[in-house]
Amino acid sequence: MSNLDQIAKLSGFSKATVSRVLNQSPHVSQATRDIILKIMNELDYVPNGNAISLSKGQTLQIGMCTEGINEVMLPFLNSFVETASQNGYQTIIYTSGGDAKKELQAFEDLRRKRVDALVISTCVNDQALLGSYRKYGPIVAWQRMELPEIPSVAMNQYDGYMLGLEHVIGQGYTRIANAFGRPSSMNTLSRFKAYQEIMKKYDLPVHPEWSFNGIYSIREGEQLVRDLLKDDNEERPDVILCSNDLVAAGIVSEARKQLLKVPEDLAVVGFDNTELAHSLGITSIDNPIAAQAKNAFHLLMNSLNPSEVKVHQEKLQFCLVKRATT
Amino acid sequence: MSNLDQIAKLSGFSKATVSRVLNQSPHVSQATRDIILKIMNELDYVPNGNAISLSKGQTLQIGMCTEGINEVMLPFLNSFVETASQNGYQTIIYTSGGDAKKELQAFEDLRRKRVDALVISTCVNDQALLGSYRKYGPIVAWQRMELPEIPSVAMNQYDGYMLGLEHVIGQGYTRIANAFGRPSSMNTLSRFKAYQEIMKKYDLPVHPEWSFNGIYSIREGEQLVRDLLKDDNEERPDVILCSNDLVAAGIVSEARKQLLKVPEDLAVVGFDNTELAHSLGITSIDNPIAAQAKNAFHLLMNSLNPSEVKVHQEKLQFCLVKRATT
DNA sequence: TTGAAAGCGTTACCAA
DNA sequence: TTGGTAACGCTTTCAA
Repeated sequence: MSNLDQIAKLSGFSKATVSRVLNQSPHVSQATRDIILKIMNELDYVPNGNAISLSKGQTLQIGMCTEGINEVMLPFLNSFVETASQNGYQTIIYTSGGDAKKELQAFEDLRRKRVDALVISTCVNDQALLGSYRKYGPIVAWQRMELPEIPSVAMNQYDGYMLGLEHVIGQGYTRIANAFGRPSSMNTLSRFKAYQEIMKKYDLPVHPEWSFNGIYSIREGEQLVRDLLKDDNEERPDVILCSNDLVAAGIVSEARKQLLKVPEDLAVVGFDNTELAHSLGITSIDNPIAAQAKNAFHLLMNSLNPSEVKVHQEKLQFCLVKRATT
Repeated sequence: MSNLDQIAKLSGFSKATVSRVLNQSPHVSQATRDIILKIMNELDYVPNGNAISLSKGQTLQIGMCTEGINEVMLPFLNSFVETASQNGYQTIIYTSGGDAKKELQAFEDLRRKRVDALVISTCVNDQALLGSYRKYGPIVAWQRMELPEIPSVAMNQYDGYMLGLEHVIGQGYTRIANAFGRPSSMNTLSRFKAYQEIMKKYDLPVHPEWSFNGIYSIREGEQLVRDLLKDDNEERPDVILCSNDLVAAGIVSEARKQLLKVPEDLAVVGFDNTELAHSLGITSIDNPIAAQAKNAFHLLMNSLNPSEVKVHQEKLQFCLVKRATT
C-alpha cells in the first residue's frame, strides 16, 4: 500500500502539495498536478479513509439505530441510505433487538466518533438518557419523541387516520372497527382520538368492542376475522381500519378464505401504502416514509454543516389511495 | 473532549500506561489502574474510534453491498448485522440500485480501508473486476459466483426445488407448473434441471407452456393466475412451484379471489419459507438464509484473523415445510 | 505556488 | 511494571 509520503518523495514535492492535489486545491500549478497525478496512478494510490477521518475529525458515516429491520422500515432505510450516499455519507446499521444495552452501542459510537450523527427509530432506552448524547453529535428520530432535544420527522397519524375515516364514511360504511397496534403508543392514541371525534361528528354509534389492540401483522389480522365470525348472531363491523398493510393483508386473505366478499361483506383499509397494499389492491393511507427519511437526513446535515445553506424540510402529508377493498 | 494525552498528564503516568489500561493489559499494577480509571471517569473519557482504527489498521466495519434492500434480503441482513455485532463488527450498507459505478463505491471503500471486508449480494459489475479487489481484503458472496476468488455461501437451488417437486408428486399432483424468476440466472437453470429430471424419473408429461419466466413478485403471481384462467377449455396445471413466497402469495390470493379452492383446484408451493409463507399458511421450501449470513460472516472472519481458530461453516440444507396450500 | 512542521488520538516496540 | 517515542496517514497553518 502506498501512502501520501511516498507520492511526495517520488514526485519531489512535499506532502502538503500532494494533499492539495488530492483535495483539488486551486493553489497547485497544472504541471505539478500532472506529475503528482501520474505517480498516483502508477502506484495505484488511494488515500486512507481512516487517516482522513482522524485528521478531519469526521467520519462521513451516520448510524441508524433500530430494534430490527422489518418491512415497514424498508422504505425508510432504503431512502435514507440512498440520500446519504448521494451526499457522501455511508450508513451504519445498529440493531438492538430491543436490548437497551445493545441499543446504547450506537450512541456510544457517536460519542467515540465512529459516526458523525444518528437516526433513531423505535428506541427502548429512557429518552432522557438518549437525549444526553446530543452533546456528542446530531440525532434525529423517526418515531415521535416526547423530548425536545431530539427532533423528529414523524407525522401525526391523527391526520392520516382521519383521512381513512372520512373516506369509509363517505363510501357509506358506518360500522367501523379499528385494528390498533401497541395500545400505549402515541400512534394508537392519535388514531383513537380521530376515531372518537369522527363518530361524534357523524353521530355514529361507538362500538368499544370493535377496537382491537395488539394487531401487528398478517396472522393477527387473520385471527381477527375468525374471531369476528365466531358468533353468527352478533352484529359485525362492515369495515376495518388497520394499523398497517400487513394486518390488512391478513384480514383480506382470511375474509376471502371464509368466502366473505371484499368489500361488499367487509371493507378493509390499510396503512402506510406499502408495496404489499399496492400488490394486493388494498385501499391504504399513504405514509410518505421515504420522504421522511430524506427529511431526517437533511435535518442532520443542517446541524452537521451549520455554515452551508439549510435544506428546508419537505412538508409532508398523508393521502388516501383508494383500491379494491373499499 | 478529553484524550489519552490528558489522562496521562493528569494521572502522572505515560500514554503507554494509559493505553495499557484501556486495552486491559495485565502489565499494569492495580493501584495504577485504579488511579487512571478514576480520572477517565471524571473526565468522561472515551477513546476515539478513528484513532484506534488508524493505529491498528482495521476499522471493525464490514460493508454489505447490494442492489437494494428487499423482503428477501431482510433475514440475511438482520442475521449478518447481528452476528457481526456480536463479534464487535458493525455493518455498513452500500446500495447500488443496479448502477455499476455506485456499486464500485463499496469496493473502493474496501481499498481505502473504510471497511475491513465485504459481503456482496447480487452485483452488476463484471465479476473479474470485482475479483481484482480481493487483494484489498476478504470478500464473500451471497449469490452464486462463477469466480473462484470470491467464495460464496449460496446453496444450489437444485436441491431445494427437487424437494418441492418430490413433495407435490408424492401428494398426487402431476400437472406441474413452474413460476421462474430471471430466466438466465443460475437459480432458474438449476430449478429447471431439477424439473426436467423429475418429470423424466416419474415419466410425467412435460408442458413447456407451463414454465413461466420473469415472475418475481405478488403482482406477477396474480397475473399468472388470470392468464391461466383466460382460456376455459385449456387443460390447467394442478400445482405451481414458485420462485419465491411473494409470488406464491400473489397466486393464492388471486386464486381465492377467482373462487378457486386452494389446494383442491390449485396447489401452490413457495420458496424461501419467509414470514409471509408462515403467515399465510403457504407450503414453502425453507432456505436457511439467516444461517447463510452467519456462514458469510465466519468466512470473512477466518481470513480476517488467520491466526484464530477457524470457525467451521455450518452445513446447510433446504427443507420442505408443508402447510395448507398442498 | 510550495514546503516544513505541528496536529489528529491511538498503538506498539524497545528500553529501563 | 513503566516510560519514551516512533509509527499510523492524512490535513492545515504559517512561512517563504
